[in-house]
This record gives sequence, structure tokens and C-alpha cells, in this order.
Amino acid sequence: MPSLVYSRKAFPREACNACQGCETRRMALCAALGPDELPDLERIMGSTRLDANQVLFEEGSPRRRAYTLTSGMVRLSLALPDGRRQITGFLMPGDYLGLADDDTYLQTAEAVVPSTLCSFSVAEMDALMERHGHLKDRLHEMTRQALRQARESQMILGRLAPSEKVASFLLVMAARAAEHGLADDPLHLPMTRTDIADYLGLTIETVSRTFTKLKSQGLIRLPEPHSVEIVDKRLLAAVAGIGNY
Amino acid sequence: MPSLVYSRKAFPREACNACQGCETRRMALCAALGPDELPDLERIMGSTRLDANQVLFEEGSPRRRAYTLTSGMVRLSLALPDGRRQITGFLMPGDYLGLADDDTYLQTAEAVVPSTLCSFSVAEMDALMERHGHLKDRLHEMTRQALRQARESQMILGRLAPSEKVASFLLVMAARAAEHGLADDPLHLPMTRTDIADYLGLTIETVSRTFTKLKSQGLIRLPEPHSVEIVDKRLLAAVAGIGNY
DNA sequence: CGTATAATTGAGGCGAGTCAAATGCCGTGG
DNA sequence: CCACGGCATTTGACTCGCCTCAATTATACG
Repeated sequence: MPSLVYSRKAFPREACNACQGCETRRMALCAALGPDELPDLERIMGSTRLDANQVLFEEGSPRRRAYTLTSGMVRLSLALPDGRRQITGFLMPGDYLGLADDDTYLQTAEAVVPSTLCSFSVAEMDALMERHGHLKDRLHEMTRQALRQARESQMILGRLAPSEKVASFLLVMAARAAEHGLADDPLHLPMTRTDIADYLGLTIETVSRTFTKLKSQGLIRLPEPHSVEIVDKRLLAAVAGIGNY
Repeated sequence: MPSLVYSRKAFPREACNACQGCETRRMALCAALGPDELPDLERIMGSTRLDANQVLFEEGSPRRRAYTLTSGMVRLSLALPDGRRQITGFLMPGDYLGLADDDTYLQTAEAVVPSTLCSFSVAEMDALMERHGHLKDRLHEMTRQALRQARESQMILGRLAPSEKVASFLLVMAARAAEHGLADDPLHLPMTRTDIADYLGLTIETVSRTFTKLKSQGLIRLPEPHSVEIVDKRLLAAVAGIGNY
């Protein structure tokens, strides 16, 4: 159950403002800035640390800050009054929080594992983007990328069978881990089965049974619940019902 | 079955270049341009007419032109090798085609009913956007709006029961019709049951049965298959499982 | 009026969800 | 070091509802 403790501590800027040498910069919004422009960003930048399951912001609350995830993983979710939940995406280092939101957050953001983020006042970031057109362009491109992911997700949610959903989930996560230069053998899945279920529109039991089935078919190995070794990517893609990925 | 006949005729520019008096301009990309800037747009603008079910472009084909829908309705869809289909959205006048696509179209676009569109060469539109920053901003805002819709769709596909799906679909379509200043009583739904099913992740039989059920519950009336009168919006929202919309 | 397509309705099976229990995994505290 | 408690995961049994298959009705078009 997500902790509601808002004890996120802002720590000294020095701890994180080495944008020059920042590993995740190439994936992030700030990739649009040259070395000479980085100080402009660092000037308005803060840092945030989140414990596992800590809430960063909640659906419906006023939006004052935007974020870039620098380490860890964040889940974005929508909730229904009766408690049902849809996770719309898992964010990885470099991803931006606040692509679609306007004056209020439209989704809830929670850390999956301990995470760190750069944070910006929305007003100051808007002003900075007016001064650096490349930033605006980069944000637009990231929004387009998010839209492509959401469309793919619509297909997965609406038209794939449970095994196909889980198989494509594994392939997508593996591809994204590779993009981020993370070791993907075995693939580390930090989120819980409940998270995966709420992302794929299934129940945790169905997710668990599907993992077991894929394992018994020899397509994956499960050394531990959060580690998945993809044995046969080709066959897994066939199960996913798609040639892509 | 969608016609594959590519007989879309470009007709004289005069027929559609009265951008000044264009009804759908306020909804469209070109709302960002002042009266003095419109000629710049008209100079690179073409027109396209589509018959019902005619394909405008197909998933995977090279992308050379972008479009703004000016009348009618277009469906965007993704397909699986085995023929399964997910409709990601229904476009209404003012909507832009090509928000997320790059050098190839990622989705298939087909007319639901006879439709007209303004068309632009991607290269020329890109150039125009460099000259008019407001255009770029407007396109970004439209991309953000599309992302919000896609997120809502993820929730609907992943976590709502069939009756809830159909109920929210009706409410969303009614709200969008109202935005566009279209009469929404009775609400006209030009798309087929198959389209609705492929949009909501259901079968046509389930969609049809759900309509019948909502009718027998007195929440809607169905004077004809493509006309829906929402009798009790409050109750329908309750069925949708949500307070919003 | 006749045909083709769309929509509705019906009957039945299967599979994902529900409910329930068991197992495994950690971290805490005795 | 071990016992305990909480939580995540797995597994089992069963139900119900959506999908499948099929037939009928309605609608549009020639």
C-alpha cells in the first residue's frame, strides 16, 4: 500500500547539479541544452528523493512542479472512486513527469522503488522554455513519444489475450531497459504483480498464472519473482501476437 | 469493409481556402494563426474528400502529408497480423492527423462517413511552423490533449466493465459533440457497432446487448441504431462508474 | 422487389475473475 | 539465532459473464 507520508526531503543542490556529467541527461528533457546552457537549468532546479511507494503527487492536486526522473522507477496511475486503478505507465530515468497535465495533476505518481528526481517550478520551466526553443521542441517530441506508447497500450489493453499481454509487457520492458543501457539479462522488474495487473488490465492471479505458464513452456525463467530471464525472445514475440518490438 | 480505392480527388483550392470564414478553424491547428497569417497557410494547403470507409493512409506507409479534418469523421486504428483491430480514436472536425507519426504512419486512418480534409506536405508544414511559433505551440497543445484522451482510454479499456465502457463512450461522444457545437439530442453516432466494439475492446454482440440493456433500463432511447438519446445523463454517469465527464 | 450488409437476439462453452488457502520471503523482536 | 508477523506471490476450486457460433431481423441500396 502506497505510503502517504510526504517526507520527501529537498537536499542541497550541489548533490545533483552536475548536469554536465549526468548519466541520464541523454534520455531526458535537458538533452536539448548545450553545455553552455545547462547553468540556466541548474539555476531553477531542485532535487527530490522518494522512498519506495512514496507518493510524489496525487491526481487532482494543484500542479506547481514538474520533474525528471533520474534514478529508480515511478508509476503513473488513474483511480476510480471504488478503488479500481489503471496504471498508465512506468517511468524510467530520463522520463518527464507532467507531459499532459495542466494546472492540476491528472494522474498520481508514486515511486516503485527508491528514486531520485530533478524538480522544477512549472512557471520557471515555462519561462526557460520560452528562452530556449530547443527545450520546447524536445518536450514536444517527448510528448509525441508518450502518445505513441499510450496508443500501443490501448492495443494491448483492448485486443490482446492475457498471455499476449504479459508477453508483450516483458518484451517492452526489456526493450526499454536496453534503451536505458541497463543490464537486461536477467530482466529486473521492480514493480509488484499488482502493478503489472493494474497496467495490463488483469488480476494479480491471472498475471501470476501467466508467468507460471510461460515458465513451464520454457519461454522464460523466474529465478526470483522480480527477475525474468527471457529464454526465447522469438517465441515470446510469437506469443505476444506481434512481430514488432 | 473499408474500401481500398484510393480515388480521393483533390479539388480546386478555391473550394476550401476561405479559411477566414471556416467554421472549424477555432477547433483546429490554424486557430493559432491571425487573419494576416492565414494566407501563408492557404498557400501550402490542399483539399481532400473521402467517401465512407475510404482509406486515407495505412499503418506503415511513408508519411508525406498531414491533415486537418474539416467535416465528417475519421477513425484511427492499429491492426494485428491476424486481423484484430484496435481503434484508438474517432476524429471530429478540427482534429489533426499526424500528431505522433514520424516518417511513417503508425496508424490507419479511414473515413467513417463522407469527409473533407485540408492537407499539407509535412515538409512545408514543418517549415511553416518554424516561421510561426504559435503554430508549433498549438500543435504541442493538441498533442497533449490527444495524450489526455489516450490515458482516459487506457482506463476505460483496462478497468471498466462492458456496461461502464459503453456508458462512458456515450458520455464522451456527447461531450465532444457539444464542444463541436453539434446538436446532441439525439446524439448521432455515425460509426458502426463493429467500430464501437473495436474502440472499447469488446465484441459487436456485447456492444449491441449493452445498448439494449441500457435502453430497457430507461437510460437511453434508440430511435435508430445510429441515434442515441441520453434520457438520464446523471444515471448514465453512475453506470459509467465515474463522476467526471 | 431482391440482395447484401448491419444489427439484434439466442444458446452454450470456456476462461478470466472471485474467493480462499498455502507457500515463500523479509524484517522485527524475542 | 530463531520465532513470529506481515506482505507478496503462488496455487486451487468454482462461478459467472463475455465470447463464440448461429439464426433472425432490420436497413440500405440497386
